[in-house]
Amino acid sequence: MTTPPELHFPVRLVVQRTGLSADVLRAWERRYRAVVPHRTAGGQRVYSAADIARLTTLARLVDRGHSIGQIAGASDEELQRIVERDSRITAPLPSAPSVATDSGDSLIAAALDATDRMDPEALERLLRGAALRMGVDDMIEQVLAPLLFTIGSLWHQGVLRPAQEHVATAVIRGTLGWMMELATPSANAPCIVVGTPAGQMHEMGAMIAAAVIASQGARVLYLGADLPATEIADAAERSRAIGVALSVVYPYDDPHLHHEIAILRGALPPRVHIIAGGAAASAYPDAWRHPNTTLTASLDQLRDYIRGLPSIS
Amino acid sequence: MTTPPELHFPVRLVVQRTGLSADVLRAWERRYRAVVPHRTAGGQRVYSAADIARLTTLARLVDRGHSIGQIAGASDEELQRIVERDSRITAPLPSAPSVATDSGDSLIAAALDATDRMDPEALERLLRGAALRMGVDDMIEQVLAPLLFTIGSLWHQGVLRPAQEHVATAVIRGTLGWMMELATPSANAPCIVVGTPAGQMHEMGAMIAAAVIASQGARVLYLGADLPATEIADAAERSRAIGVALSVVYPYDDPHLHHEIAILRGALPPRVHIIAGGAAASAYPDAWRHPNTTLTASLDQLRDYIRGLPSIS
DNA sequence: CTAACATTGACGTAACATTGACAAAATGGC
DNA sequence: GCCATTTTGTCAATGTTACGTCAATGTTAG
Repeated sequence: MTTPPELHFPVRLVVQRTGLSADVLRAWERRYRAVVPHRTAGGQRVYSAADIARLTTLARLVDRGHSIGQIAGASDEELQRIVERDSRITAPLPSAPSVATDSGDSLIAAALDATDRMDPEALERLLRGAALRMGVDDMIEQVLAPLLFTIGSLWHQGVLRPAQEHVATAVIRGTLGWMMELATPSANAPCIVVGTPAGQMHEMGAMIAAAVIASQGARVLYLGADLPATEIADAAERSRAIGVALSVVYPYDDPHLHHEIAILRGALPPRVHIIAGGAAASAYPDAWRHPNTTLTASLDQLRDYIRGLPSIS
Repeated sequence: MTTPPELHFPVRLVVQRTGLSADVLRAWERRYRAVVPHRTAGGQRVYSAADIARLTTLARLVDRGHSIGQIAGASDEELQRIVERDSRITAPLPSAPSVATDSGDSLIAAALDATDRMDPEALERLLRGAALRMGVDDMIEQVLAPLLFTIGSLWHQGVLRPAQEHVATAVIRGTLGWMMELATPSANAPCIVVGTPAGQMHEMGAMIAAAVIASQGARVLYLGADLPATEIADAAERSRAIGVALSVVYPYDDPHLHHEIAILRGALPPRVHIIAGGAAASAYPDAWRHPNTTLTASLDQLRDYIRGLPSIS
């Protein structure tokens, strides 16, 4: 690419971005020369963009079970080959083993505080930092989902003002989009359509599902909320999707939903999976009684289901 | 690029525009020659608009974790590249930039094609590339706004399927958020609240306004759609905003809107500006007949108005 | 004359580097 | 399955660097 030295990144940025601790960074350099950053006149490390890319790849591979000693010496091309070789269904993002102590509650409290102060920047920093530190999956499960729930109930109780709820929602929506970008869709990854069926106006559940699915390495075609079955089916066909994920949050008693799902099931090829989830999904047990149609009761189940899909045929 | 050509800015203006202290300004100049302003006959510093732009960029990067010593020497283009590359996570996959279309109509055509093919990645690449190449302002005006309009009318005509419109909307929304991040200023830039009043459900106009305003260097508190006047006022107070920008797109005849605006005007301090815009805003001429309340008929006008605001007082 | 600005030199602190060591986990031979 | 060995993340102690801030003193602008 470019030979002119575009070296710019201090350690703290590399830490923030790779999810690796500064100690690990130095250890990998000292013991395996995984990367050899330049130094300032004073001796401080200055990483290049290529260094960060390499470290990110290494971190992901280590996360997936490779040992750093084995892969640290590999060339960039070799690394790329390794990544592609064992990414039939890809594994999650770089993530340090999330420390149980700092997880969850304190972060949620801080997020609620930022929401209360109407400080979108702080909230965004918090959420993105958490995602990088504990991994997208854990972050969604332990922070984002409970946070959304809490915001929702505080809003119903009138403790949170509508404007605060709006700001928080906008930030969370942006963060979810960012997390979907984070996931690198491998070249020929399977595609999954995500959205909510007609009548379902709540979008957040679908966005969360999209992020979870993307973090598993699948390509996601995100449709948003409130689409008729024929539209969803058409989108799935055009994108040659192998699955359709539907979020059903509210209401619990839409008489049309069964019909919508039946139409969708009929319009889709039998091989295309339908995966339902969301708070209200279990209120429609009959809707999911079709071949190749599944109700997932938790994000964990959703993730497992996605992992179990045959990659490509 | 429409910057006032050769204006001279004294230190105190630079301080409040960049959020950097005078000490830092001088230190950066002395130690790294980050900028080298002209001097008056007596030796006092006189900064150019370009100097301020450069300092703002540097401040933003430092705010994000870069070391001033490493980036202070970079050329303007190099800085821009860092900002750009910095915004997306450094992913290992290079992915060729491919389509190098010229500005304007061909871009819109390509975007519509991507929408038709339901290829969100391509659409996103197109839009972001355009923003980087032609600048956020021009891109919004020449590509995004007409594109949204076209998509809207194609959708009404039934040429575009709802699913396609949804996908395009999701991508455009994400791109607008990304552009706002690109521009996010640091520190104590003036804050402007953006949203739509109660009854106005269309969010896109507000997002466009938010991006335009952010690209002028203001901080934006984005509230989203459909908020009562009291909420907007409260948000403005908490964030100590100097202005409130409202998008009014549809409907053209909401009897409550006048009242809402009157309430908002009454609840806000007189010094806080109200700036209205959007396709339907001119349908409510009386609503904007208040002191310090303005109707802008185009994005250009909006931009000019924002530029004319007193930074901080 | 006063407030704002310039210059020089210095200081304090948070972030970073280095070395050495330790313990948990993985590995491997039996 | 058990024990020896290697691997690897983390930490503590100690020294260094980067950089924002400040004080003292002189100068300019209005």
